[in-house]
Amino acid sequence: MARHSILDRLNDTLRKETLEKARVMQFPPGQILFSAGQHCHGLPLVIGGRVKVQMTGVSGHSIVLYRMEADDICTLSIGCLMTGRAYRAEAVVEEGAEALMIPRGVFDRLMDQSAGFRLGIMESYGRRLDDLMLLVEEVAFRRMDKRLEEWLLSRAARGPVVITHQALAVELGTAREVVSRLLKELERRDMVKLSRGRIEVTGLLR
Amino acid sequence: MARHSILDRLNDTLRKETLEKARVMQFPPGQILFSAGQHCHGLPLVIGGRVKVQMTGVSGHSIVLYRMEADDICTLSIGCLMTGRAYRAEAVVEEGAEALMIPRGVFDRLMDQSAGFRLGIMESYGRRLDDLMLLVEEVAFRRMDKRLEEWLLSRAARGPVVITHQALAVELGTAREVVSRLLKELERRDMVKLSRGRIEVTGLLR
DNA sequence: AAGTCGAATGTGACTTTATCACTGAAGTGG
DNA sequence: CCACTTCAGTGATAAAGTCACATTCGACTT
Repeated sequence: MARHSILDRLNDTLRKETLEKARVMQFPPGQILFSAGQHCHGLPLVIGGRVKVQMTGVSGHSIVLYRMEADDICTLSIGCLMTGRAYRAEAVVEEGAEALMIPRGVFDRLMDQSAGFRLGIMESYGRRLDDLMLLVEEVAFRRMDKRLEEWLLSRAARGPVVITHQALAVELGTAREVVSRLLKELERRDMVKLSRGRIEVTGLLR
Repeated sequence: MARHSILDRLNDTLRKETLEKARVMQFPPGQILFSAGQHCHGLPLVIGGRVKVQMTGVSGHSIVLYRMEADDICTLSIGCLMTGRAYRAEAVVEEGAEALMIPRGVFDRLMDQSAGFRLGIMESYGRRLDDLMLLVEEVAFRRMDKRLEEWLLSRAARGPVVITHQALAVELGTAREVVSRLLKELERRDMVKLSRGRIEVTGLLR
């Protein structure tokens, strides 16, 4: 069990009850937690690993909306659980994840009886809202070349970035060709070295 | 006081206490409820009217994120209140609005003691998340001409749409020139009639 | 070691959208 | 009626998206 979990905010009784009624599940990388059109079967509280949430437009293009990490509750699932609507997005495990699947009854009870849990949930919601607002601004107003450079820099700290142009296009919500061309241009300017499925950042400065 | 308010979900004691400690405020059209950089001074629960929430990028361009109507709580304010961060967006009254300004203490108490209130809050959050996800998809993948036509159709039911090209550009998150050109093209195709600050939809079909 | 095949990448041609720098037209208040 | 501000129109150019196809890489087979 992870440290600093939102579950630590529960008192012993509630925590015990929760751990009894909720299942801890392991998800290998690549596993789909849920996909668009599906209905919600329980509330995932991410304990470890990383899960990306992405959505696909009618055009068939996808974009990564945000990521969930330790201590994040899946706010999308809350919405779907409450209203009975289907998911609009898809959640894919990136780094082998561990999550606690909380049944609705237990969630309601925790919301009712633990101020700490409530606060955790509200914080999670706040982060999501913030992430999405920032994303709207990015997509609507910022230039793709700058966004690409920024994305690369944010991942380049520990060695070469292992990702295909297609996947990178989904990260940025653009087309693969656009990414390929921008990367080629960066390579011409000696800012990156490209090889199949791999980008080495050599000369990008923040 | 509006019917079907989230306040109806409170029991008499809580409602009475809330109405004592929270102020009902009136806001005329055009009034700024809060703007980017400001800090939160209480939680607006919209009772009537309409408030649009928009954000401005570093480029200086703005985009409308979503609208709040009766029974919506300002989820952005919850986030700012909880974390102490400043607002990232701006809220502008469109139709003269009435809102209940709830102090933090009262909000916490309502969340603690009323399951109905909690549900209302979660629903509000769910709507916001949904709105923003849809918006991301729109902005990232849909064509501007289609989005413009759709926007016009959604407003054209009751007579001509009174809006400037600039304001319409903010609705769609694009530049004024783009809106002007697309509208001119629609006019050439006899789908709209244009005059200063006014667009009459004549031949657009869904 | 050579051949095969699918995934990944490269690229030209063209369209759509964004940006910049203006011009002109329409209302508004003196 | 005139000055002024706000709103709208437009050409030139750059950035980004789309479509269609060519090429290359690497893993796996034989």
